[in-house]
Amino acid sequence: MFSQATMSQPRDAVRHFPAIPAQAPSLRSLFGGQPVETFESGSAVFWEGDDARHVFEVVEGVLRVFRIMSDGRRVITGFIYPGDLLGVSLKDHYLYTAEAVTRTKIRRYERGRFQDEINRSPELRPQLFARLCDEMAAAQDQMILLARKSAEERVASFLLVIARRLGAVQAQAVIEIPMTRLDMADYLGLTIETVSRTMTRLTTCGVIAPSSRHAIVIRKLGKLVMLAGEADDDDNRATGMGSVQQAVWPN
Amino acid sequence: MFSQATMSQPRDAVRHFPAIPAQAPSLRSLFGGQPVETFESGSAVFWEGDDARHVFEVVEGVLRVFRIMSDGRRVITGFIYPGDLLGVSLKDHYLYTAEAVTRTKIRRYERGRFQDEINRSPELRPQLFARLCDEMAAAQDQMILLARKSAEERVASFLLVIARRLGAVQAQAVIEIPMTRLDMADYLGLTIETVSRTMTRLTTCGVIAPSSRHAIVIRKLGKLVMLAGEADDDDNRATGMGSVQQAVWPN
DNA sequence: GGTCTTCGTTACAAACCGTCACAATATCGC
DNA sequence: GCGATATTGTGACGGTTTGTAACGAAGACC
Repeated sequence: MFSQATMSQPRDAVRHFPAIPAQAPSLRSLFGGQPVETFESGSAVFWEGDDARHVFEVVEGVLRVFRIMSDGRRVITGFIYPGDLLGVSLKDHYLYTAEAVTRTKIRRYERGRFQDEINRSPELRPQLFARLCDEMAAAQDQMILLARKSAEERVASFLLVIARRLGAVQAQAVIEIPMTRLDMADYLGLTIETVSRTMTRLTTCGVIAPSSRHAIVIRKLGKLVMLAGEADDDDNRATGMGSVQQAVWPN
Repeated sequence: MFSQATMSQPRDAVRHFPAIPAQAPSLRSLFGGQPVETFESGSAVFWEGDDARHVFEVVEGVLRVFRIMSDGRRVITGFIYPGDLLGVSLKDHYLYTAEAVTRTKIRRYERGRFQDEINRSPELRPQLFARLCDEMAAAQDQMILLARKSAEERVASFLLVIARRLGAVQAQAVIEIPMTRLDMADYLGLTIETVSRTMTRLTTCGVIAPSSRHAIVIRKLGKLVMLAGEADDDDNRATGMGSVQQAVWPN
């Protein structure tokens, strides 16, 4: 819960307050003093059902957050990128598993202390709320994707979100896709074959071009935005970032 | 955002602190002083894109919260029941439309004042966090439903969630379904015909029995839980309620 | 360098759900 | 009460996605 800022715009709260000196409290500085831990690709930071003892900040690498249905079906609810928080939950057990997609470096903070800090600090609270807000917005976007978008729209949307996440929304930029096709499928509610076929079709149409196994180039950004559906909305967000209020929950 | 406690368990935060006297601050008492407004069935409380000026508490009735894709496809992201909050967002514009399914009574609170109250009150903050947490959990359940569940599993899950929402999870209870088949379809990522056919099939199997157009009786609860998939999880939650920490974000 | 394993691609048949059509029923207004 | 309208139910058909399988490519390991 409140784990991933599930691939919204890069919205590091700090950048909204450029005038504030560096020593102002921020979520980033909160974790700054903690030691960095490394997780190898494929290893879990925690499992669904574990006691929720810590909150994490991702320093480097990418994680997948997922749940497994009783019959084995896996649903990835989000991917976590550097700067995102993980495990910010009010539940006493994690509701999902978090697993490293690539080699990942994180800092952890004991949950009780984290809550104390948030409670004490009028600067940190709005930052945390903004994170949760972005995460909720991302969850809604995902619901729209899963409820009504076609396979092609889903893949196109995914590539766009990834590109924005990397700050590389202009055409011809190389987009790293660290996750496997199976990860993408379980995130997009498709099968691995459908993902593969759709990527191939996008390549055939000249919209994207494979760069390596885990990277592509966006050749026709406009067309990709069109194929993603939700054209207006995505188009706006392609340029700038979201519209998080800055003076909200002030102080 | 943070609008709906999208049909989780009935989790009025007050009930977790039975020892605390009635005058303790609570989200409910916060809205208590506000006048009640009535919205007729089909009318909108606010529209996607409106300036987000108010936060609402639903007193009576049911609302649907939805977004419309550029080509007209509608996705309902949640239904709002009495006791739920609506419009608790950090964005300066509402990201979705909220519309009355039935005649609905609400209280509204000016956004800035609401934020001030939350910020000032160490009692209210954990309550609001708990709501957001439940909403996020509901969003994840919905992602699982949309990503991997079959039509039958979706309808069965929906009926169960509705039943829990009404506190009527035992068999033979009459479950009111105020929304139309189209609402259900747009919430479950299906078409109206599929919803209709699936309801008919559940009736034929003796799992449910129609009571009226907008109400059913659950005849075989166990079988309905099985058909909903996610058997373990749902089974647990069928009995009790969630596991929101009580002493979290204390004070 | 060679072998093994994992991952990705492609083809074909099958299933599920959506689309279209129309009938039946409920709801609302007069 | 009665008709008009909206909502719901049911069928036949078709399309998109899935499932199964085989093949090819990339990386791991010795």
